[in-house]
Amino acid sequence: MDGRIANLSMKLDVYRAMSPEQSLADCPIRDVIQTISGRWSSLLMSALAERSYRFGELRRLVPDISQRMLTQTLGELQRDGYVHREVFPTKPPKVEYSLTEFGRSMYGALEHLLHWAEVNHGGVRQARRRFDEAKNAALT
Amino acid sequence: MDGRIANLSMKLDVYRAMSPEQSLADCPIRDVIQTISGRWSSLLMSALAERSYRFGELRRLVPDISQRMLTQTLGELQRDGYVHREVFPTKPPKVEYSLTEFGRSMYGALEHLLHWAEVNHGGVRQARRRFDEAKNAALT
DNA sequence: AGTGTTGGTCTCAATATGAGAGCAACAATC
DNA sequence: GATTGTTGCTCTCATATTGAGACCAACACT
Repeated sequence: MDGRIANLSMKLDVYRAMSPEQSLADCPIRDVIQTISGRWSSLLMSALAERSYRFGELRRLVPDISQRMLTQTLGELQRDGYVHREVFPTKPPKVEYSLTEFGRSMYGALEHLLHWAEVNHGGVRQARRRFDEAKNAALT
Repeated sequence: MDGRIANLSMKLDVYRAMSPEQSLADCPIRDVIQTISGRWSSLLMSALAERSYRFGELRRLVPDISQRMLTQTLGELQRDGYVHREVFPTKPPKVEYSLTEFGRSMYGALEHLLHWAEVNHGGVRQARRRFDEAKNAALT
């Protein structure tokens, strides 16, 4: 990976969008990023990018998510327009979740970050080890 | 923006990396993403991508972050190798934070998502409005 | 009748975050 | 020389947010 930033015209301007010289507190990007950066959001987006899933399937696919957070996160992703929820009134009920076109568009951008994480998790682990060792050494 | 996914060979495989057919609970990508997707991480990365900042400068730049979370988030970003922290032993002390090359590399991937958010925050707001209206209508 | 499956919600404990005070060591001001 | 201000933190305590698990209705299967 190279360390260059693709488009230098962005940078912090990205976060300042629409409110030049103003505080970053009410920045619209933060509002959008907040949902995406939820603890389970990228994982569920990643799953749904592969194919549609039922509620219970997602639950089994992500073993350590609580049912409560699965419901809630899917609800947020649906509200922001990334996920489509379709109820089939069978008994027992069947609810299918899938990505919308908008969601696929967003995933196209998120994917870069996930891919970077996949390639570089070794580097992160190494950095953590170094940091923790330096900290312990300082305590001597 | 088009809705296509750039590289179909990834998808969920990204999250399954290193543990095929296994649960997603101990996926290394989740470990890496967790820090990046912290509430303040992308905002601080975005600021530091522009230039180096001192602690107090970041505090003023992001008015609604608590000092506690600023310290903590910068510490996590440093531990994962994205941020360099340099202390100048002046009185009063001066601490400068900057991106490492590794951090710039990560920001190169994160940037796509931030840019998407900038371009599409209108769409998200619209989706939310529609969702909330449909919900209210259902309560009639 | 009993057991299991479905997608939820509700309650309550654990955890994470925010608001604000306190702190040591000086510099500048009055 | 006493006050005031600055720095980058850390500590405490109130408030969100999240997790663990019970409970639910409506059926199918044994």
